[in-house]
Amino acid sequence: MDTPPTNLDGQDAAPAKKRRRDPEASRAAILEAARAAFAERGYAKTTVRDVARRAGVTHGLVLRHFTSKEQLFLAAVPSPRTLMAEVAGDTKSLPTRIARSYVRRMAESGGSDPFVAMLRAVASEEEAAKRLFTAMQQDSLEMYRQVIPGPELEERVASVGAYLIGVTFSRYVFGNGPLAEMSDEQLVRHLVPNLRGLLLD
Amino acid sequence: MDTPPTNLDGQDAAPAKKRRRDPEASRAAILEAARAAFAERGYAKTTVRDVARRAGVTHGLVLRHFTSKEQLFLAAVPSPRTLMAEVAGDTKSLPTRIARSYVRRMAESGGSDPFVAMLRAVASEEEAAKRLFTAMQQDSLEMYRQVIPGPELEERVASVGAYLIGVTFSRYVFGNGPLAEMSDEQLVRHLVPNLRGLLLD
DNA sequence: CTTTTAAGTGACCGTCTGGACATTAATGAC
DNA sequence: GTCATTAATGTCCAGACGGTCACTTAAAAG
Repeated sequence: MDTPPTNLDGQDAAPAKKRRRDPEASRAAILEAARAAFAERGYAKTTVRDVARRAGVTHGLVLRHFTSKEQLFLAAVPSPRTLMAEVAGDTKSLPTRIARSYVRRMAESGGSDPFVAMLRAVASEEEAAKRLFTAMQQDSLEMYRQVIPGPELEERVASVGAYLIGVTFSRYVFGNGPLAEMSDEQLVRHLVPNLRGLLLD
Repeated sequence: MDTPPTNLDGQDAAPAKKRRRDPEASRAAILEAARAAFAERGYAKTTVRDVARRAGVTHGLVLRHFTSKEQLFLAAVPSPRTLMAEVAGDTKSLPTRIARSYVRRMAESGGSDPFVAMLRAVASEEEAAKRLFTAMQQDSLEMYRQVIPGPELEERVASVGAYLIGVTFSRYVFGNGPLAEMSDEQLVRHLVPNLRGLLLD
């Protein structure tokens, strides 16, 4: 009895489509699949086999083209096209242009933006983290409710929360940039007017 | 020839110290080890065996006490003591109190804060992400340099970057809260004054 | 002392991972 | 046509993971 090929990988790859030879198309398909996979599930949780399945090839081919998972990631994530492509113009309308550019970029990429992909890793399937985060937001909202005047309280608190998330990221997680280099006292002096602006108009 | 026990796990656990029986001490040691490990490497990259090794016990004991890795995480990460314990007071000095409270909390926890632990997961050992992030910051700084007046340009750009990171997190990653519920147009209207405040004083 | 209880251990399991590599087959050169 | 090249496949592997469990052993109860 001869052993028939059993395909231990379980990757039947893709469709009925007759696959003709086309290395560049394969490469492109793999890259696109990798972008989507990394954006959805983050680096750690994305497997080479996931990418291969999405691209309709075997995981062997993925590694053949990109040597390793990390090199695949580096190739897939587009070089950070500057967040603001169109800052040129007068200073007065600069904030508006930044906001528009940011929103448009996020809308266009539909979640596969490398920026989002990077951040997404933390959230993927980690329900505990999600609960933690929402609880924090809720808590601080309650606390502020009787202290802060004016309308749009929720939105302002959310903005403060977002700002502090970003500061934490820069200073305590990534640990570089101006925010990371300040002393605690400097940081406080820097935060105060910004928090005032976000919270009290 | 009898097969000697080979210890396939490779966990020699801890030290020469004579370990007396003390379940509560073990529990506490495991929890502390878990806190440190999760804060340093994030959830996904922390293994039960890592925690056990740090605590000087076997991974079997860790799971005996906490049943599963997820339950260990939930037990180790302290409940989110509200980010601002001391918001009570007059509105005028509120931003100062928030800033001080935030900075103190971060300084005290020394990186093992659950907030940081949560965010850290994304960065742990993912050099690619780190490079991406710094490149983005650098890029936008260059772009702003000739457009924006005034001193402390680096710090202001960093603040804008931080703010947008946080907004992205809330809106596109976690997807809840006011920032996630706005339409794109609403978001732009909300961002503009905030960006103006952060960038142009 | 003996018996009982529970803390702690370590071998084991099924599964999955990134990676290696021999094999197969489609293509272009001659 | 034949041959060399190489894209693509699928099998294999060593290691690590979370989790289980039979067992050992220290301590408390009688």
